[in-house]
Amino acid sequence: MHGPHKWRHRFRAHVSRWTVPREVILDLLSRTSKHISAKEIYASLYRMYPGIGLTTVYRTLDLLVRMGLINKRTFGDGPSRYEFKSEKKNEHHHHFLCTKCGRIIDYSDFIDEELELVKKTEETLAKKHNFKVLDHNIEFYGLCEKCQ
Amino acid sequence: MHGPHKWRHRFRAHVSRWTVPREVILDLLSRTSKHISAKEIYASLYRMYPGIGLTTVYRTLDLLVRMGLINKRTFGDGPSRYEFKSEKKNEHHHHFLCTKCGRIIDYSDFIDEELELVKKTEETLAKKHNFKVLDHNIEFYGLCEKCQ
DNA sequence: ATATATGCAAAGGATTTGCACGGTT
DNA sequence: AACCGTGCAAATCCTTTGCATATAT
Repeated sequence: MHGPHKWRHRFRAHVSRWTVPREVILDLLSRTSKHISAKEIYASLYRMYPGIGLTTVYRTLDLLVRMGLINKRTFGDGPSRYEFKSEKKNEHHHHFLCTKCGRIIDYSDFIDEELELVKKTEETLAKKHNFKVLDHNIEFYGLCEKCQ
Repeated sequence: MHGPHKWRHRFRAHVSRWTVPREVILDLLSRTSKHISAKEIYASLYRMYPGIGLTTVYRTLDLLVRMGLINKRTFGDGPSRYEFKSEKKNEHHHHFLCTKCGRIIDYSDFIDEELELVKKTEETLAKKHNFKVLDHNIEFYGLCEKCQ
């Protein structure tokens, strides 16, 4: 019972309860543009909600992934990072990672061409190996401005 | 002192010593087509070389990556996986991962188109953000034949 | 009321580090 | 001989699990 919220009904449909930690975590994610780790979420929330444990953060993230509200990603080593799924279709983007400082930059150039490539590949994989492609990921590695 | 080996000189050039664990691990990798984890390497070698510790496997893999002989990859969760870099240029490939059973399938269709896309993106990133692109990775997720 | 969610502590898995010893150059 | 590499154990980091308690429905 924490007021109406635009995601509340989705929890209901998912046979999951609408709790403070879930509301707060989802809210933070929806307002965060970058990829964020479980520990970062925990730390961000700590001042306002010191009662929310890291375990709950992990469990909530898991749930949100299963509900399809967020994406889970792993960049090289380091912890898994989570990102809110944008409702806007054209916010699709890919990543560039600096292998030296770890910086992650989103870019969305050539999305059209990428999608075309993706489509072709999907078709081929489907025919050749009988796979069902559901998602894809394209990333570039190299050195950012500062690290060259 | 373990006989001549085609990689021995590269170790010398790298100011690194040519030891039994290094030779054996590199040999195994060069004969393995799939992505293999540190623990799997350790286990494979255990019967023949029970003296080689897991720590050495990790340190050797690290060295081989720095030498540019192998690639390190992380697929979703799970341990890092390593793959010998093929000398043949046209063995470049990408991956399809089954999100249910974890199976990884290599494919090399549309490599030409992918390379073109990569090239374009590299140029744009270089101009726009002053990045130096060194590598890339494209992967698809979905369900394999058995898991659909 | 009842099933689900939470927090804490402990366990787990992957990888790294400290250190004395052993092997390569 | 000098220095680098190795193995073992212990330490770390991220994530999951067990369990008693709190909370949403």
